[in-house]
Amino acid sequence: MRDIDIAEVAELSGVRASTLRFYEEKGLIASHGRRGLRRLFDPAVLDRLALIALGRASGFTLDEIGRMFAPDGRPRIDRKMLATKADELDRTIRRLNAMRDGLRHAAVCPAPSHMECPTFRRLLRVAAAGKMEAPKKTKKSRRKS
Amino acid sequence: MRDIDIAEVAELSGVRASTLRFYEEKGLIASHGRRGLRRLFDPAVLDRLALIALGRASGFTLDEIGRMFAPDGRPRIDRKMLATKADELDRTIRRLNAMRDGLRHAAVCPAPSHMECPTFRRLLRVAAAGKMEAPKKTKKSRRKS
DNA sequence: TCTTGACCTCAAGTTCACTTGAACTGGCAG
DNA sequence: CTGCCAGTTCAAGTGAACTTGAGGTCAAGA
Repeated sequence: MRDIDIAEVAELSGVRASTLRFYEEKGLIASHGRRGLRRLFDPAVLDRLALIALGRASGFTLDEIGRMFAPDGRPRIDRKMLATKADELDRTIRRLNAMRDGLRHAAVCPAPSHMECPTFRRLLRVAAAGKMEAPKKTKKSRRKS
Repeated sequence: MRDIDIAEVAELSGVRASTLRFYEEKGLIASHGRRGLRRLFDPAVLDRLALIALGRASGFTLDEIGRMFAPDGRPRIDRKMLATKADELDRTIRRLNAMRDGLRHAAVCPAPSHMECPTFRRLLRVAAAGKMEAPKKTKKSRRKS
């Protein structure tokens, strides 16, 4: 079993065929030939997809991820970039921690209205001051048509 | 100084005028009249904007935030929803923590290639398995034309 | 009074990461 | 041989949250 077709890649990776085609178009992955019309991929594409998932999960855009692969296809990951992104994640995490605590408090706060709760108002100030970025909504269960 | 105009709101809140108009169109805020063409806002709009910033920072969409205001305009925040969102944030935070640790490791990993580093490969598996959502890119410094 | 500049409206454009639709192709089961 | 069906292409659509552009208006300063 040298090459696997797009359906198998989709199955094994959990990435939709349409997404795989999209990634190929973007140059993030490459198919290795065809059986009829069907793309054939080297099983190593699975590592590649994992790498892409990692990049995405870490906040890189697809374009940035694309730039992380040398022209020859081998990942050429800049360690400094990783450290930078790790620091960025760290700040994000701190921010979200504050948010979570605030929400948690607001959820049980006995003040008649949130606007009358000092903790809530403090949270508000943090949110307003931070010019913070919303974490993208987690879209669960995007399978089936 | 009863009402403030859109420029002042923008200045005080850090939210662009175009965004304020957009929010008004969406029903998230309301202007209270006009001086000529210029919208006038009640200073309370600043609290409202802080509330919106908080919601966004916590991962709510603008539509969801809109639904948090009763028709009369007073915030009617569902405490259960807050708790749910807090839990969601918690999961996100855990995920990002793992990512950050992984990146941090990859940044200093002595393996000749990341693909040969067991820790990196483990991180890859986590990322691939998680079907995780990328945290939106933090766009810094979007001011000036 | 006239000019200016900030604001106005409305429609369309932007970015990101995909998904969907229409029309078509071709390997394989029957 | 014939259909089926899962694949293919290409263009266009989606959704979230805004931003931008064109063309218009008006309060205030010179």
